[in-house]
Amino acid sequence: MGTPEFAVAILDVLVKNTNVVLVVTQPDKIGNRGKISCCEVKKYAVDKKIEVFQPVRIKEEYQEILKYKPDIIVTCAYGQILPKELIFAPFYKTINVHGSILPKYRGGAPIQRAIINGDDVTGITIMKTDTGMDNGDILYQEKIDILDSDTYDSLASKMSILGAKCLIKVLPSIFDSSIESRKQDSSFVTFANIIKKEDEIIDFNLTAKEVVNKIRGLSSNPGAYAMLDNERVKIYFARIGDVTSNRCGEIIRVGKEGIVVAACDREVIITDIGMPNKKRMSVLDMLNGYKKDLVGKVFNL
RNA sequence: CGCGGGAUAGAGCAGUCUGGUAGCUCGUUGGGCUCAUAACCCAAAGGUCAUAGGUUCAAAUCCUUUUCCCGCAA
Repeated sequence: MGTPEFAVAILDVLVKNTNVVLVVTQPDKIGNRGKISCCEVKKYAVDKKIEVFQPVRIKEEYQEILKYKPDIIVTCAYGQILPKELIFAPFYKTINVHGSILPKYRGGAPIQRAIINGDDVTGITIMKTDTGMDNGDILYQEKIDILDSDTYDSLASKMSILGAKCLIKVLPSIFDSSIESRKQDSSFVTFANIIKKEDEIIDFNLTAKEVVNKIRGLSSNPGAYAMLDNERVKIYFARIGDVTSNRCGEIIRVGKEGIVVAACDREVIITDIGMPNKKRMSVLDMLNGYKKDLVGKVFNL
């Protein structure tokens, strides 16, 4: 059971190593700009001709899943809380693949929060699913470094592969019951709340490091943004400059290196941008067609 | 049929209102200058103006069709 791109590699490894009888995922989104969009996991499942079930409310429709008599349920970023009648029904119960070193970053956006908070390491946890939010016993963990060049996209894709590797390592010992689990240390629990609209705006009154981390953690979807001339400009990638500056939000200069904006301590150099109604492009490309002078303008909240 | 923006050279854009030779900035290629260069100078290549139809002597431009892309709202 899973939904986004992150879960596809996990599903892929299951399909290749086990007998996947049913894929459960979130319902298709309807009416999005007149189109029906379905999630990455469903696309994969349809491509592999595996049965797909998309309950609107899993709490009410879980019995449909039990008809398939699963030996084990594996979840990964599914997006709904599972009822205990479902979690504990399979012989090997239910396990979850989570994108952090639990008990740190329980919740829906662990990868984004790790980057935004400036962590230099995160990882994958394979755990028993329990009735609470990511609070089950830990079966296996593996760490991964967060590089300065990582964005949410690049880190999620690496972690997705790592998650699949971890899962394959753990499955045999679950099936022969040799695996040991340990409880999460409740004194170290933190939460990674899902990204809300107000989390996406960039505050240039913070330090350059904080600004850049937010940009990286949200790139490329949904993307961090700042307001310029009352319009929403998305910023997909930026790096910390060497020069000290405290003119929070002001555009200092513009050139081949990028758009240079001041934070509260240093400059931030923007290199990938999305202008209003435009798609993502490099600043170099954007400046080629942009006629107005940007220097001196200020990004505000 | 949720609201709005868009499709013009490899990239980013102007031109559309007011129909009349296809433009700009970059990139690419060739040449020049230089101890040298990502710098500067010169030149060249590269577009069926998204699709289909209509109006017109003449359509990137005006009218209608279809497709695709993007932002917002959900």
